[in-house]
Amino acid sequence: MEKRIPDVAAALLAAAKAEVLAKGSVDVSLRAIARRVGVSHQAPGHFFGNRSGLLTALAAAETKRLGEHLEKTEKANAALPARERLSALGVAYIQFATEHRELFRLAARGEYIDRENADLTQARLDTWAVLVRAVADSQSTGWRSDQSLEDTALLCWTVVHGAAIAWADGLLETQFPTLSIEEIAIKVTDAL
Amino acid sequence: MEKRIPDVAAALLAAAKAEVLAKGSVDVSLRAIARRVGVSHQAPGHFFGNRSGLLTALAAAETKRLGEHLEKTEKANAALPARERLSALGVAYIQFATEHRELFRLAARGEYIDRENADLTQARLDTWAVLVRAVADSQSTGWRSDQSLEDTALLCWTVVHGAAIAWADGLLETQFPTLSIEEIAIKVTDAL
DNA sequence: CGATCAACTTGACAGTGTCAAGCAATCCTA
DNA sequence: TAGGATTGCTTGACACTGTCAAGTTGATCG
Repeated sequence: MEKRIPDVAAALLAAAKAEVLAKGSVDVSLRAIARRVGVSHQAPGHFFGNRSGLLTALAAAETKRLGEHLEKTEKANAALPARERLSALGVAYIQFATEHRELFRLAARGEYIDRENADLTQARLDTWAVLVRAVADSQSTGWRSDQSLEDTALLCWTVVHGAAIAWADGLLETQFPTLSIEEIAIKVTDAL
Repeated sequence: MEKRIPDVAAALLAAAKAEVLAKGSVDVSLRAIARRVGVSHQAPGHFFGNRSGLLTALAAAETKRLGEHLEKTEKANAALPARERLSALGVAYIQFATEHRELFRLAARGEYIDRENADLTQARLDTWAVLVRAVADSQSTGWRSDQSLEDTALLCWTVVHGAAIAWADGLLETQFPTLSIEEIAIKVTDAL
């Protein structure tokens, strides 16, 4: 039962997540998080250096979770034709955002977090790789095969991420007050 | 030379903008803004109610500026065929984001600002209207005319906005460290 | 002339992130 | 087995923050 990572750090991370969800905003205080765990006000500082350190760790964890969610979706749809699988992947991406709105915003945004952080970068690249693989599969069946893999992946990701973050930021409500995010997800992924 | 809006309020707004640009972050303090103008620490509170009030006003102003930028682009390209004009519009949108990175993020983000604000909503709808008009023009030449105007506009906007905000949030750097935003803008707008 | 109102200021307060120092337990080394 | 270093925190202090409440000062107006 040895613990390499002290469990207080893990508890703080969990508390940070809970606090973000409870407050519905990324603007949470380290002291409130510490209070939630029942440790001193400086405990977060001790483990994560500073505010940005904690939020970056949380963002990395959520990005990783997104990547795993996408991989699971891929596996579950292994039997589907490549292009349908790709559509489902886009929907899954948007679904993740809708289920964890504030956490997705935190992970997607540059604000407050350290963009150079190695864990976060790795998590992003891993997530990205899932998409690229799916696009490659689709291209091998002829879809958009006149364009480069990178360009096509960029386009797919831009569309899907754009819809997800626009919804999370409340931008779609202004122009499409009647449309649900599920409908938008399908519209957008199909349109390609 | 009568002034309906006291010039201190305008000065505060300008100072807020300057402060965001100087700090490279939306996380600016009201007191720092007041100091910049040389008024009391509570002057921003007096005119804008609270922090969110000031930032919302700034976001609305920037959104309006974006709309005007797009309209100017449309006028400048009036001679072009509709589809080229639409592409140029997308590039102009992204260009605006790159020229005022932090301000664009502020305007695009829901964070810190009051989403219900009437000025902001109006500015967003006006900006949106420019895009819809351009898409309608393109559709009237047969482009994507099998789909509804709304759906097509949604797709265009999602792609362009997605690329802009992803760049502004530093997400593209992770996957495309070598690609400039101008190249991405062209790739993305052309891909449709 | 007196009241009202707008345009601020002043003061206070609870809360914040972070620096610096402390402290107790555990581990390494000699 | 003694003693120094390291780990895992806590405690205290500080400058700074947004916001509430209560002034103040000058113009407007009946």
